Amino acid sequence: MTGTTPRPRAKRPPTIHDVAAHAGVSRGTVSRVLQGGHNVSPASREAVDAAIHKLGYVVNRAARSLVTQRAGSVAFLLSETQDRFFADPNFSTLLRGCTQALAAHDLPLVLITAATEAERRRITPFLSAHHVDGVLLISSHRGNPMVEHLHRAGLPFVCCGKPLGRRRRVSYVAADDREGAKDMVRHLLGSGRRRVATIAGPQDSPGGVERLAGYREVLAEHGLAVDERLVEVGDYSWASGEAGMQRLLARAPDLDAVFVASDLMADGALTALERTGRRVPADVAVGGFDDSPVAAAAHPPLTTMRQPWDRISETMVRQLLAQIDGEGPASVILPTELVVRDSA
Amino acid sequence: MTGTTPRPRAKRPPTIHDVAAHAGVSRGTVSRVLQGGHNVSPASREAVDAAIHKLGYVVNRAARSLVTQRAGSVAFLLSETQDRFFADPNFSTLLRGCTQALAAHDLPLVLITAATEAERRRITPFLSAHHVDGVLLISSHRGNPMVEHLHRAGLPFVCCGKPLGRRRRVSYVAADDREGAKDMVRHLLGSGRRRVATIAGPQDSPGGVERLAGYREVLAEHGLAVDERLVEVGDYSWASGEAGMQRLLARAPDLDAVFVASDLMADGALTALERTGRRVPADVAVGGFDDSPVAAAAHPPLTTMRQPWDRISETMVRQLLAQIDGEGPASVILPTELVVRDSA
DNA sequence: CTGAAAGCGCTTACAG
DNA sequence: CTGAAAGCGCTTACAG
Repeated sequence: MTGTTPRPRAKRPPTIHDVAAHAGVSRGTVSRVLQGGHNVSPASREAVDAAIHKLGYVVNRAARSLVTQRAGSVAFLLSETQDRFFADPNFSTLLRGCTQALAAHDLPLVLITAATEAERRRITPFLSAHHVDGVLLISSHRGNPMVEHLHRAGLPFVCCGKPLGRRRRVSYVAADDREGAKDMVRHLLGSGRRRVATIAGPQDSPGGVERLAGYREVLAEHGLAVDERLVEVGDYSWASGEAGMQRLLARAPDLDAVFVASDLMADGALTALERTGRRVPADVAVGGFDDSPVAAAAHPPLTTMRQPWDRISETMVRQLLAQIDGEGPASVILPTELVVRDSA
Repeated sequence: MTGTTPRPRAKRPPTIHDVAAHAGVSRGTVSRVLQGGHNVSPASREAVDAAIHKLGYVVNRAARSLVTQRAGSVAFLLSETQDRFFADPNFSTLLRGCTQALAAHDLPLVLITAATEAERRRITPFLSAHHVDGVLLISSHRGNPMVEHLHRAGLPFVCCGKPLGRRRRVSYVAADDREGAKDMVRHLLGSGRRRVATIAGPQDSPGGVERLAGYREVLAEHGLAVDERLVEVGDYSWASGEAGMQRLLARAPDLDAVFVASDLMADGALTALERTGRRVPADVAVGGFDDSPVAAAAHPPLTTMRQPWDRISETMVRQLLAQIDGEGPASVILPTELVVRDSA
């Protein structure tokens, strides 16, 4: 029990050899059945299937990887401060979606975090040594060096969100941030609001930039000049939403609506609004973004733009598999959807 | 570009053979250096290290696995409805902690979800076919069949939380739910409250059972009879906290404190309290459990019991590695800590 | 301390 | 349609 002698592993699982013996065929034939059963007689196939079932045979992935030169797994790479991700309700949604989409292809998801530059450098050789066949990259912050690392390693990868400041064509899947923002601001304007403020996301992230751009576009579209006192920038955290709202209120006490670039920040904004005695939506209409779980739980429940996370996950996985099979990069933009609740 | 012909992979990474040639030694010697450098002359070791560095050599894990009969990775297995986990703020904390603890041992974490019985059955052969060396099992609901599956497969595993209704000795790591609950209820009583209600967690989960038991114990300890009208049971969700509080208020409008078995439920309770015009903590003191991110963000910020997630993660990983090395099962109970904020 | 050699469990041309 | 055989990149006794 002291652990110096490694315990003998549980009984060895059956190998292709055992299956072949049971079925009365060669190992080559068993392998062919495993590969889909082409060029195998029905009789052989049946015998092999029966033996597989009887023995409870499962392919040894290490052996397969060694000869196919494929890892048979995919990395989900968080390349950023982890706290940020793990605190973000969207993260869980995305992780779940990708896990499921990969499971459908029988591909295990390997979760890798690389928050610091040192970690990123440490992780790159691991990735490029064929330990995974491809990477789902979950940061698209401007100038994230991981994009360059992966590109140089020649490893297939697809980003979640459009990587900012990239000349190279890289694969990404993103929600239509700009159109989503425009839809929300139009909705706010449509209810008669005229002093519409915004709390944008970080300006080194695509969502931060695009949603703010959409806001400006719609105001212009309606012939309203953008009053810069109505613009705040947060970092997607609850606290930054509350603080941003506070500053907005101090500078422009007459605002009658606010478009907040994430539900978490919007929930913070709600708190700031409540503290100053504003009623939502009577005095100030609040529109969020994401339709994350906090939106429905907020008080009042948030009107928001739904990000199509299921489709984003599925599309990322599909794109990655296509790339692994040799296809070139592609970018996919998916539409968002207005979800009207009580806050606007 | 149509993807029918698999693209030739990026240039092959160097193998042990290349390193050996560069260093002017045999492959056996290179391998020995990789294994720690025992029985290798300093000169050889240096030559090999230099070659490894120069060539950017990284070991091929598939080849190593094949001969060592070790997968070199560990599964993080979510065996329950995924929505429940992904909505739980504790989940992210635990996942992050385990990822980091495993990374320190150079072990990739493979994320696997098995919500339904069909999925569980599908996953078991995968696991037992040496695709992972061990499992961190993230459900300890009473009668979760995964425990039995893993046991039969002879695969090392450790549970997060004490598995309920198990005769067998299985490894687990848990916070001291009962003592934590007792500390909180004592804190409530200590501030002069006398009608202390509780919203417990699900009674098929260890936290649900133990925290309720702790509540009862302390009341008895103080010579207070437990009034069953003061007891509600939720499912750890926000909504169940709100609903539970509502029912408590209807049955016992004179309650002056409530111990809620999770922060998420406590946040829901806060909402119900607010709606009926109760001030917190003036009219009703509220104590939560977890010290998850929602605790600090609640209004008012929640007084709660901190679960030692970092220690839990680290201990789970350490226990699992020990088991993989042949040690027997063990259970570890870690203390919780009272965090006083504004709600009680 | 070191090299030669066997072998881990698969897949895949190559003959037939 | 099928078998025999080579080989993927390692590790590990075994001699020396």
